[in-house]
Amino acid sequence: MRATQLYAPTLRESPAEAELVSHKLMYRAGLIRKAAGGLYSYLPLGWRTMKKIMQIIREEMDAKGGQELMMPIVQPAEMWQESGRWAVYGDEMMRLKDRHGRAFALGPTHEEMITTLIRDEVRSYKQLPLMLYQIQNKYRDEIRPRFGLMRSREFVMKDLYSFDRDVDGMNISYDKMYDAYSKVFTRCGLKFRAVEADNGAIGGGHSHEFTVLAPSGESSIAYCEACNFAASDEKAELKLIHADAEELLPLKKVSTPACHTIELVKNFLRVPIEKTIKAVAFMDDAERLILAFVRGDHEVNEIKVMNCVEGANHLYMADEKLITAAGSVAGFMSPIGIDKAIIVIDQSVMEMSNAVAGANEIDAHFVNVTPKRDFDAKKIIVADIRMVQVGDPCPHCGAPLKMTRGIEVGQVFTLGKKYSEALHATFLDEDGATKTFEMGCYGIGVGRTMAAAIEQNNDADGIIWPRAIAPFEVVVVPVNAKDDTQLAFAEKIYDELLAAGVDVLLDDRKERAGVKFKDCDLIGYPLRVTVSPKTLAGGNVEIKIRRSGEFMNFARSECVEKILDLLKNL
RNA sequence: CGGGACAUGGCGCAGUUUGGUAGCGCACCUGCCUUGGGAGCAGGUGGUCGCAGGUUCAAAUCCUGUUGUCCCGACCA
Repeated sequence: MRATQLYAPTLRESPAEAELVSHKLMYRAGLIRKAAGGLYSYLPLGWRTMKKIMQIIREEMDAKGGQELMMPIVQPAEMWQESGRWAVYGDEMMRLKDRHGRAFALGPTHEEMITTLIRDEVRSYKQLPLMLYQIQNKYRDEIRPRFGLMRSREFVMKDLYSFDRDVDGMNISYDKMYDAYSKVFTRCGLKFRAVEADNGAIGGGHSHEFTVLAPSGESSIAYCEACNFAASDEKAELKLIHADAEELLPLKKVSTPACHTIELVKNFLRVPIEKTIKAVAFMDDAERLILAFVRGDHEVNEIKVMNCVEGANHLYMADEKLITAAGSVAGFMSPIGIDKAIIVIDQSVMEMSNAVAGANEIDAHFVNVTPKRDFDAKKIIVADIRMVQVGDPCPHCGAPLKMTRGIEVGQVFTLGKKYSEALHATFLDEDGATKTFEMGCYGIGVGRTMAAAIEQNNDADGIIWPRAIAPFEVVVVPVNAKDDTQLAFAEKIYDELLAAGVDVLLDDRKERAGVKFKDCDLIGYPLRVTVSPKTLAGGNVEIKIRRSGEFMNFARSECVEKILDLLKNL
């Protein structure tokens, strides 16, 4: 490819709306352009990288027995109604009607589609296991699209679905995918961690998120350096630490005027924050009030709360009215003496004694609260419902946990029979019995992977592509393309590199050297080959390694070989 | 949807307070010149100032409405 024919509009400045380095650089380097909020065009350079990532994914999926297919983006409402998700998915699903008024959705994911496809075609255990995947646009009408490709409304995703006879088979498929994902992200040159994750709305059994480590990431993960435990902050389980017994004092109501936050209460009553119990009020779709109680210095984990309340699919912050109706007061909520609510107590709260909690009336708190004595244990749910914090003991080995931020680029799930049951997808097993498929699903955000790669590989001058996903591996730059000797020399090297199988760009633009160098650094080609009067005179070429900034000179005769060598380590 | 900000040429911005009919840098086009780190000179193209309505002799500027965008919270690849 020649730069004079390449559509790669680079910018000196980034649009004011771009916040993240990766977003700015993708814009400036001419990889993407925005069409509307959360909707982007991939320009040739960006698409080259996307295609390279997709190719790596294909190779790794195929290596595990995956088969690529392609399903429709436009999906009929019926299959979503059948699985029950037409109602559950909510506003995030882009819906449309055809000319006859029939309802459709733009696929946010394809469990329904693939399951209905399979149930009609796969009848025998002999056809199993099956792993089918596609790489395709997905549509999610995000509440807040942001950070460029990190969270967009239309995005390219690889989604693979596995179908197995039984749970053992499903777990084998899961392990294969886990391994394939590790290989994909390693090949893309990313530093990542596979972390235990919550299954979220998709439901099912166990799950891992593949998280690229980056301070700008939206997800937070907890990990242990002593063992190999790592989990998303939503998922991370907490070990229960038993407290030492103390002498129990009698429960007493005290006046706490205007102390509606934990901070005010603790200062007013002069108690350490660990001796307070705070409440967070949620409601679900059925408008049931759910009160979650944790220690004052802890944070409530909404997902954990949701998971332990039967029938709750979504949680919202509770209406003040709902709290009043249940006989309590926001700011002074208490598990003592309230029955019109679902009470969820963090396990660590049950270990407390002589603590401070609300009194369900304005300007009053209880002191000397001892949950085991004062709470009616039959009416409450006790569970691990708090957010992990730095220093909490590792659930596996007990060592203090550390936390870091990351970008979730892929996730693997076991679904079990969730969809196959709902959609009646069955097969005949060896023993002649009708059985329901055990499924798994596995997604990779391709654009997000590209963005994450930039987030992890950049400097003040621009992107530093890992070789495997660089839009071009090498750029050949004649310093002055108007000089025929230089251009001819550069073209020769370009041809030889092409012949050697290198993905190479010839920057034959008649721009000044500075302009071309700036563009090279901005776009981030791993290697630059410079041809100039200086190098011509010496009969050699100059190589610049983008990542290290190192310059080196090689004799013309050996330069192709040297470039091939250098590329191996980039 | 709640809170905050913004909307002026492809990009970045000034002008709005105090109405007088749009400007700067970059990019783009032409010519000269220059060619190892976003050069210089000269000339040029492009915007009815998000949209709609109102006030006024006159609106980018004031008023009302509306749409879009970005940032902070609930979603997820």
